[in-house]
Amino acid sequence: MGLSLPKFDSVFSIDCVIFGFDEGELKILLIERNEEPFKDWWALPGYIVEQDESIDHAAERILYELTGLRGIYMDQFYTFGDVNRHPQGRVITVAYYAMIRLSGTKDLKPVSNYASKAVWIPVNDLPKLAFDHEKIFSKGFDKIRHKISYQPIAFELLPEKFTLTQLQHLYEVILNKKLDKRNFRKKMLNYGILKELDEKQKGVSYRAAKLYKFDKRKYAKLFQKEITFGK
Amino acid sequence: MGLSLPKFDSVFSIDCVIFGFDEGELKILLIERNEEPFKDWWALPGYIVEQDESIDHAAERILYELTGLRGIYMDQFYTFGDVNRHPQGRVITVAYYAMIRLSGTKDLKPVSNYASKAVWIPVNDLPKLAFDHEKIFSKGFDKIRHKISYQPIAFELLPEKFTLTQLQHLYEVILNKKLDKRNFRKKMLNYGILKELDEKQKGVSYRAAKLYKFDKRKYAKLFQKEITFGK
DNA sequence: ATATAGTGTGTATTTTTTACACTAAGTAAT
DNA sequence: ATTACTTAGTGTAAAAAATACACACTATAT
Repeated sequence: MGLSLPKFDSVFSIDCVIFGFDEGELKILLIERNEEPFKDWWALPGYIVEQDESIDHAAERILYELTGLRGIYMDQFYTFGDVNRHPQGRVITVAYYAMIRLSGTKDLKPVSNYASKAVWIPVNDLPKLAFDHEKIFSKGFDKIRHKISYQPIAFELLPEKFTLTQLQHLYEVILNKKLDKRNFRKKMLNYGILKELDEKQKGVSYRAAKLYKFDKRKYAKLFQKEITFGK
Repeated sequence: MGLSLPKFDSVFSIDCVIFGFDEGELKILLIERNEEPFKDWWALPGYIVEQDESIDHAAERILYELTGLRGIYMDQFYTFGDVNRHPQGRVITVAYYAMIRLSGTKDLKPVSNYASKAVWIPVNDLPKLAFDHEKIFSKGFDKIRHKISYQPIAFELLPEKFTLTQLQHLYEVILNKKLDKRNFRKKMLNYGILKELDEKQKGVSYRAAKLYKFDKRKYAKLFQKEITFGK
């Protein structure tokens, strides 16, 4: 594979691990590659950084070009720099992650033709991926798992209005662990970053649950406390 | 500055933030640059990654060449990729950090001549640094401050045998906060990762304190618990 | 009316965190 | 040897946080 491809020297690239939560499942965004090497393989959305753009900007642009998703704010989490990660030359890739709510965003359409399609795939059901993308995904997953345990970032994945049960399920999926309902609720409500709404869930064939909203202002305060080591 | 210097396209580099603890002060390792741009400025040890070496390997090699320190294990913490961070061209740098004990290692001697010298400088007394190295240092400092609050990594900075008071001082310096002696001791000893020795401190002009050693095996166990979110 | 499926709630126990001050031990000077 | 000095070393009570645990309620569907 790739033997007849042109060689190049050193390239920076970006790869994105974009998490979404849908139908009780944690998913990530994958593209089907439309270019050698690994043509027709599944891969993380990723491409080469231009000469004159910052890597943060490149991340946003590349995600847009490959998936049609615009203005997604991502955080960098690790840089992969093994010598032979790309068959055509030296590619060091900076990996970014984001957690987004994928309610209205069913319309994934690659804008460039490096990708033939972009889809959401459950993390528990991933296909084989191009390059070292499995390693990248796995480190990204570790990252959010770690992060969620000291910052309540899970809201970014939920719709604007959500039930406590949905929130709990999300934690359970990310932490891969059952949580106790009463303790979970007590803890979450105690943080004081949830606003109870007057609305209820609709369209369920059982007792409808209360809806909650995430209170950004209070969250910002809590967030500052992140690092704690008492007196 | 740098106007008459050659231009290049894209380069990967490594920069290292190496922490040490000495005489009650937290220090980092700086070099004096012996090359344009920023010749004669203070800078973090850093240089260009070779075509055929992994970035982890590059980090180790570069640190050795610039400071004479060998086989220091470092962790990557962030990649800086703004367009204009280097006057001569596009340089994306992967920043690494390490915490080391600097007892016997007073003999810093650059091996390459990119650096004219390498010295330990207290973090509270840093000079102006080349490039965006102040930003890099500051992010590295944030990193260890965060890390120390969930992993007892402070031992790496102390001599093999240390007193509890020394350990506490180190925490205080990193967290920039006074800690309560009794509570600190209780907590540390409860972790069960310290081994009390039969020795005492020597050469002090007051009551000598007991010496402790760090128990690597027990530490490894504790470390696994890192992520916690109860039932 | 009844079955079903998920919602919503309280308390007792244990563990962890916090606040707080004095005596003990060794050294140095006289 | 006495004294002054400096740091080591220790315990307890109170508050806060984490854990374990089970049943009645409510909306819908039939």
